[in-house]
Amino acid sequence: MQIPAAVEALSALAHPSRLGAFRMLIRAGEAGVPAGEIAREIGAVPSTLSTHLTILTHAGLIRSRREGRSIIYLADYDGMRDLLAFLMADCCAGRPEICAPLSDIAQAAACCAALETPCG
Amino acid sequence: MQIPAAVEALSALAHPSRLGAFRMLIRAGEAGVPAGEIAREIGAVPSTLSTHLTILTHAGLIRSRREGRSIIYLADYDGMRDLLAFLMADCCAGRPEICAPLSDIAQAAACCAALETPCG
DNA sequence: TCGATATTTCCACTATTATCGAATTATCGA
DNA sequence: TCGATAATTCGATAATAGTGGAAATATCGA
Repeated sequence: MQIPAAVEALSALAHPSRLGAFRMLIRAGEAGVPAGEIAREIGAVPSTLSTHLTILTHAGLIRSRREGRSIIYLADYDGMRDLLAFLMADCCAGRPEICAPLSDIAQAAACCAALETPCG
Repeated sequence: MQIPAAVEALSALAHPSRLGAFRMLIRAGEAGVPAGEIAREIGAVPSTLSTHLTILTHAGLIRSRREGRSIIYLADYDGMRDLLAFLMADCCAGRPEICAPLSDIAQAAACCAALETPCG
């Protein structure tokens, strides 16, 4: 991931409604959430929410599929992983000795338990 | 970290000059970088850069100390860790089965090698 | 086909953010 | 104390982003 793409992704998340929508979709998983339900939860009018969802989509953070009259949005985990990797790269690679605290994040998030090839 | 603080941090990073400055400071470590040198590297006039550094400071992502006539800026690793933890929390806690890819980030970033209490 | 539902696109308006020159503040060395 | 250097604050302007109503598009069930 390059700086422009990272800036686009960060900008997409840098809005209360969009961050809220994105977190909702992360939690929802593959099932996704229809646009209307997101709008209701977030408290946004349909047209505004649609704009927000477009921004998140262009940033590579969410995707969508049509299901009947609804359009189901889902988190794009690959896009999110790319962004996190980009943000973590300099911390860990550039200054390895300040990386330990970041590992705690992975632990706190129960990440290591899911590792196929455990650390070390 | 709450949504408003996360949005502030994300907004702070969602600008090419600010993201560039922040990454420079992450790499520079405790030594930090004087404002003027950041401006030169980023290619920004002093007043504009100063505005950017203020935004990053308010977001809790960098700090500064005066050294003679220079003001030395440094990354605030705690602030960055809080932001990353916030972004990762939903991915890992809410949907543990999609967390494995995120662990790869920690590995790719050589994080696990630095762990005092290795995963598992 | 028609009416209802779900969502997007378009458009105008408002609000926020970005930029940079000029003036100001702080520090240093002579 | 003075001139030079480093940086910030101020203020005006330019650029971008956010918002929501109205119209358009797509789908469904009758």
